[in-house]
Amino acid sequence: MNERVETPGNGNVFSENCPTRQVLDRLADKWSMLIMNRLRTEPVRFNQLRRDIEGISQKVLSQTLKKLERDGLIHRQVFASVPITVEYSLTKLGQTLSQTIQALSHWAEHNIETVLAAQKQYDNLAKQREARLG
Amino acid sequence: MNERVETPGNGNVFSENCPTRQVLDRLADKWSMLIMNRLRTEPVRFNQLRRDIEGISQKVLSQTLKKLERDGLIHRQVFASVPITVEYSLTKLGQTLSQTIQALSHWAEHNIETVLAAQKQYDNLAKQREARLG
DNA sequence: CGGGATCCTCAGGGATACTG
DNA sequence: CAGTATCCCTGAGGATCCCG
Repeated sequence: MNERVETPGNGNVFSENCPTRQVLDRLADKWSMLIMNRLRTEPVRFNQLRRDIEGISQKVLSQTLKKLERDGLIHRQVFASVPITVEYSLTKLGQTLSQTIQALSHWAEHNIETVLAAQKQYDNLAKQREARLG
Repeated sequence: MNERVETPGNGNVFSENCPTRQVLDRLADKWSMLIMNRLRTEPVRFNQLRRDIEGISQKVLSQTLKKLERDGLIHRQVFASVPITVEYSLTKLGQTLSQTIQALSHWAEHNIETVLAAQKQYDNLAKQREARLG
């Protein structure tokens, strides 16, 4: 465990190589969290994922899965059936992460309306200001 | 374009307009969560943020802050000092979100070593396989 | 100090075709 | 079914200059 140096009362600084940055750099893309979230309850096969994660392309799905597997977050199991079958599931490590991702998902469900309302209000105010300036 | 009809029922499907997707689309970039996290403990000024969030450009910081403000997650307060001072802080809504982001940050700190180890192992296995075929 | 406006790049990611 | 291989393009984001 390497203790991070945090300036006492002053909030932490986000140096390029702090753990949060490293993890966020891998998770903060369009799809990783969605995939993790989809795998949370059960193993899922490739094309099932492709169908469930609406809008993802086959290439990006493949890439992202490989990345997540490399990070030790998901497990890839091949069944020598005909035709071949591949199941993706969360590892123990991935399960712990999926907890916090699920929290984010819950936050989203509970607060999306508030966010959308805030956007509308912001846009209205912006429009008014615009009109005033001509 | 391709209007997918969502199959009702089994499991949760991630349609393009589900709340999780909408929120993730706004948060899942390189900087939003880091900024939210930096603002968690105290209001911070523009250039202070720029210095603390290592590597972010002025333009992107500005863009991201505006986006977060539009979403009702952060508040922008201007002080008519000379020269001008601007403080960014979390709104109530932003505070609730920052909780779960902090959870992600904690996960990162606790598990980054495991992730890095998994990567090494994955790369080694890949290299071995490559050698066997080469 | 806190940005806005421009220009430019480079990689994320879409579309399509092919394979074991 | 579960991917790989290419081609291509858009847009996130960096660099730079400017301004109240």
